[in-house]
Amino acid sequence: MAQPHELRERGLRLTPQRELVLAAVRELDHATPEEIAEKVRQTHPGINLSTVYRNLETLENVGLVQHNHLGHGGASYHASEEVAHLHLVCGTCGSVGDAPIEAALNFVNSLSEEYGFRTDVSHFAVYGTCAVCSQAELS
Amino acid sequence: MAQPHELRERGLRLTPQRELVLAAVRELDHATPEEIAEKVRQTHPGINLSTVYRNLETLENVGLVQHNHLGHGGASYHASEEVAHLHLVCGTCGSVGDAPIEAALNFVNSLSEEYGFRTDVSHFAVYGTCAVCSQAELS
DNA sequence: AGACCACTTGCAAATGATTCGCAGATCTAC
DNA sequence: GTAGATCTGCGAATCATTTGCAAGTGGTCT
Repeated sequence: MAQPHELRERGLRLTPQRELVLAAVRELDHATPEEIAEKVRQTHPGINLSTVYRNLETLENVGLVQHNHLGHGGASYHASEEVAHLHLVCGTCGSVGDAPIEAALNFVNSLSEEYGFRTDVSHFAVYGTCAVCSQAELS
Repeated sequence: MAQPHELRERGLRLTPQRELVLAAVRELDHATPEEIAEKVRQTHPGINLSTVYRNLETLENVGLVQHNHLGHGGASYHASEEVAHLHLVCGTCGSVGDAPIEAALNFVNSLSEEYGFRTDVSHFAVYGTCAVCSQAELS
C-alpha cells in the first residue's frame, strides 16, 4: 500500500468527519468550534457539533491542531503547521491583529531567565487597544 | 452628613450586598465570581449569585474593580487599587505566578512603536510552563 | 469477500457558567 | 414619611461544552 495517511500515522482512524474537521481548521485559521462546524456543514450538513468538539480534542492530542484564547470567551483553533505568531486583540473593537513571535523574544527570554518560566506567547492573546481605536479615543 | 462614600460618589446606591462584594474582591484578589459569592456568603448567606455578577459588572463600570483572564475558562476579578502585575499561568500544573509589569516594558513599548498597539499586559494571562514543571519534564 | 471489535458518530440530555425578566424590597431625595 | 428609581432574589433562559448510549464504520485478520 502507498503512503500512510497523516491521521493513520498517529493512530487515528480515518473518518470523513475527522478529515473534514482538520481541513476546516487548516483553511479557516483562528476559528471557534462553532465556525468550524459551520464550515464543515457547508459540504456535509449532517455533521454533529459534538463530533467537531471531539475531533478537535483528538486532533489536539496528536498535535495536529492547537487552540488558543483570543476573545473573552471560548477557544479558537488553528493548525500546528501554521507559523506561530502573536495575537493582538483589541478590547475596544474586537479586532485580532498579528505580530511575529520575535517581537516578544526579549520578553520571553527575560521571563525565562528571571523566573524560569517558559512562555508560550501564542497561546493567549495579547490584550490592549489597537492603533485605530487608540486614535479614535483622542478625539 | 459626613464623608461621602466611595460608592455613592460614583452614583451608585449603597447597599449591603454591594459593599460586601467590593470588600470580598479586595480581600480575595484574583477571585472568580463563584469564589466571591462564597466569600460573601460566609457572613451573609442570603446573597444571590446573580447579584454578585451584577455588582461585579457595576463596580467594573465605575472603575472600582477590573477583571482579567487567567485560566482557560472564566474571568477573575481584582480591585483597581491593587498594583498591576503580570500573571504567569502554568499550563501544566495550573499555578498562577506574579511578575512585575516592568518585565514586559520593552515588549509593550515595541508593540506600541511598531504596531501602534497599546497593550494591557495584566488583562490576559501570560501562558507557559512554570519552573517547577519545566524541571519535572526533563526527568 | 466476510466477520469481528474497538473506535466513532449522532442524538439527546446533562452540565456549568453567566444572563435575563420580573415582582417585591430598599435606598435617596424631597 | 412618601414617591420613584434602583437593587435584590428567584427562577427560568441562554450559551458553550461535555457526556451517555445505541447504532454505524474502519481496519485487521482470515
